[in-house]
Amino acid sequence: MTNRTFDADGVTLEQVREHVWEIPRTGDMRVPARVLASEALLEEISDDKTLEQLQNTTHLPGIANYAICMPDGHQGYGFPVGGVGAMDVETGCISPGSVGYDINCGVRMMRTSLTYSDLQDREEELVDSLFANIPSGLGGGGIVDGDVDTVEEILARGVDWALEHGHAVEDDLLHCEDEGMREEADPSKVSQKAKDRGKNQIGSLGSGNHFLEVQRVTDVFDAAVGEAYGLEEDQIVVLIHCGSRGLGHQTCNDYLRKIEQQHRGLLDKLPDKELAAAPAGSQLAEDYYGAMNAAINFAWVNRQVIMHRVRKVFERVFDRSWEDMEMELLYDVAHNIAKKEYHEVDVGPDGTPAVGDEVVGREERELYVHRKGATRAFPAGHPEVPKAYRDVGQPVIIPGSMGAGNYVLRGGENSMELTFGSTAHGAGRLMSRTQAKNEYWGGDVQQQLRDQDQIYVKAQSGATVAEEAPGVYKDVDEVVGVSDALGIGDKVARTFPVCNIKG
DNA sequence: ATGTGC
Repeated sequence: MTNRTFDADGVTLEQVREHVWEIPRTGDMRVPARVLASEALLEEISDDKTLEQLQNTTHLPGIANYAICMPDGHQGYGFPVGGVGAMDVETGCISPGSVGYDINCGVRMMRTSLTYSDLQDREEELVDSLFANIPSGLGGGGIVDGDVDTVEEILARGVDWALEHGHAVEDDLLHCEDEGMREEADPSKVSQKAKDRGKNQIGSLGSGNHFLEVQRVTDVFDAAVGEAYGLEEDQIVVLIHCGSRGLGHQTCNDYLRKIEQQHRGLLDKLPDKELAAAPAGSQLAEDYYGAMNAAINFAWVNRQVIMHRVRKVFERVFDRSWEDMEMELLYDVAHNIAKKEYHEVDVGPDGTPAVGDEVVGREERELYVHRKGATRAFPAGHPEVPKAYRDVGQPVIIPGSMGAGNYVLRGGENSMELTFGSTAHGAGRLMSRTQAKNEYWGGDVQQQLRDQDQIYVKAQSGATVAEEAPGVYKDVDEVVGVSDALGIGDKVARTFPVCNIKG
């Protein structure tokens, strides 16, 4: 039996098995590339430069096993959004473009004890109140009006800073990756310019695909895991999607420029200068890792401060205490990060990552796991899964479009073997922002969501609504179906929007 | 994503 193939523009993928497609090594590719997708999604993925970019990433030094594109993949800056690349910490590299401009863009979900009926006929009031109290849109203005010293502390301490300043409770830290603080953060490696941009953006959503959404749980697919996550049908939850704002953007930019200047030799060997990478062990690799971890802490504080403000908004609207409404953080996931983690990789005679004929065995290696538009999805039993969820696997939160709904998954049994413990991060764009604005008119999109689905959307800019219209996204059910079928992230629950605010 | 650019 011959395997099926898929011909895209300039590249042929071979099907390894259902939902697993491989671009074999040719030329200077260090490893093969894999796309995890149904044929329909692969068709969409092959529409833009995603596959070419994915192939390019296999040229990065020290990349292990294979470069991976998730079912929601689309083109990004150098490295595809929906991409995972794991590079050896001793012999590989770290690459800002493979983390993304929005360092620690991510999602958190907060539970409540409210049900959909508690909200009905209150939607307008709630969406207005959220919009009035949660800063959004481009530019400055956050919930906390900080100075550079505040930013320094946030960069070093993450959510611990929020706890000290009344924007968090102890329990919030226990339900966040790394308890909301990367120890390896080095605020001194974040530029003054980045800190200046961050100081008036503490607690702000930003623009683009960032949003805050009140949702109702429509389905619980796995009763036991649903119970462990505290989710049941008809329950109201709140989803917050945002990142590190101008601070992270500036940090990414700063290091891209430094790498271009200081590591020209490596850059000239790469097929795309947007993949600029600092060689493992170099001063710049260490500096970027310290700065990136600091920006990660900033983004966690950003989501934390927003979430805590949402509690206060609900208190005013429903005239009950947030504790009484059981507004507890379910989990916070980062989907634009690099992290040092240990994974089993194919190694050559010198013990470093290898492929093909050079492979002599499999060993645990420490890797910079780059997840850009990809979510960590560690399975049950993994020591890095917080205690509350260790028996069932870590929660994975997958936002769909504002008209389609969202998923909660749990890290699957096969994720460590197949994807360095990762799965998708969302529905994934189908078309560019420019194209979206030609196809849709914000006001019409808003009206339709309101009339057809009782979804209340409020935005700073109509253009943003057009850019984020449901039709510009892939089918989130299809994306999640692939994750579930591969056993990298299993379906637990589905939610549907009620109120949505955005930039 | 982004005080919407290389």
